[in-house]
Amino acid sequence: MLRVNKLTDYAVVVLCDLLRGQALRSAADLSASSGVPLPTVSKILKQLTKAEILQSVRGANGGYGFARRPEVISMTEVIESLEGPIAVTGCVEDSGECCALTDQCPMSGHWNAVNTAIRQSLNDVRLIDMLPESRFMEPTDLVGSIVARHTLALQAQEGEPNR
Amino acid sequence: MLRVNKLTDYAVVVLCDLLRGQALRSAADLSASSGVPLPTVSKILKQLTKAEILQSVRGANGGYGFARRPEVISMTEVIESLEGPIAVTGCVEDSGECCALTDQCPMSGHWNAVNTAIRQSLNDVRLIDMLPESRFMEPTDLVGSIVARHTLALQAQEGEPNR
DNA sequence: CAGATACTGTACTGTTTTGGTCCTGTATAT
DNA sequence: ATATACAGGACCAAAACAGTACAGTATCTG
Repeated sequence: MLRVNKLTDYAVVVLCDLLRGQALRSAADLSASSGVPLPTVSKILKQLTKAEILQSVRGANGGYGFARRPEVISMTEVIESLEGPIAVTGCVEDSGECCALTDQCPMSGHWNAVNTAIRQSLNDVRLIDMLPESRFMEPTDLVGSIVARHTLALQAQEGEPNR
Repeated sequence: MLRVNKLTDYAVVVLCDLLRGQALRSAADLSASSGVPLPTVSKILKQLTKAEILQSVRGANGGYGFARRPEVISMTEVIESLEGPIAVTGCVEDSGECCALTDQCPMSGHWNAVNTAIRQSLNDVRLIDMLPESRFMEPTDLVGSIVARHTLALQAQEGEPNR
């Protein structure tokens, strides 16, 4: 199914919430406004901070804010920060520990074609594209076209409801 | 990590094996030549048949073969046949139920941009691209030996839960 | 027709992964 | 000094997955 896990899904919810205010927000605050339980939000925020997508301020009146301008944050980064490197199988070229015979295992290189293709396409989707009514409207209508194509694709795959 | 499950990985190994001869091969035969246990191979082949990537012939001297010319089979099809539709989250537009945060989760539909981007890129990767050589029918046993090595690699990573 | 071969469908089980929670520790503002 | 808020790690129940098993059906061979 190639799905991301729930934490990543929640992360987008929380990040979008943070995107609206862009002030320093505490985990408790974000939990309240997003509906995601505090311990879970907390876990997500910690990981996003570690990935340098967010930055944190400790102590009273502390909280989380973006470490960079949100416009430059890609979904690749968000996903990878919560799920590790995008690697469709364990057998990838630069995974030192998985496959001792890496250089003798040509199959791995070919899954990498898939990995790269996915990474590439995810680089074109930015965090702000996930915002429902994007105030950060792009100059190019890339998002619009992607969504349009999506609709066609979904119609084509009808018949097997995903979970 | 956005990974496919092991069955899909095995499926590619088995399909590549089948690509070599393109004759009718029994599940037992494919199991022997790929090293993947028979019940597992069997399970995979059944699913690929259901997805009309392969076709089956019952009875003595029966087996599996491609239902279409392998050149036109995309990785999207292979992956979706084993893992269901490519849907990064359960929260897609035509999914009957949404997440628990329905009222507070207004961007569920926007994951579809990601889904579509991934689908699109996977459509450009064909099954035959997973073969070490782009010419997919050599009389040599090249593929067989490669698959054998791949299998060894898979066994070698046992107990080491790579990502 | 009988027997052997080989796919079909489903159900079961042990293991792994994930989701979610909790606790202890550290940093900072007032 | 105290309250606030993040950091890091440990833990457990629930879900998903990998792998197996078995009864059933179709088809070939002799």
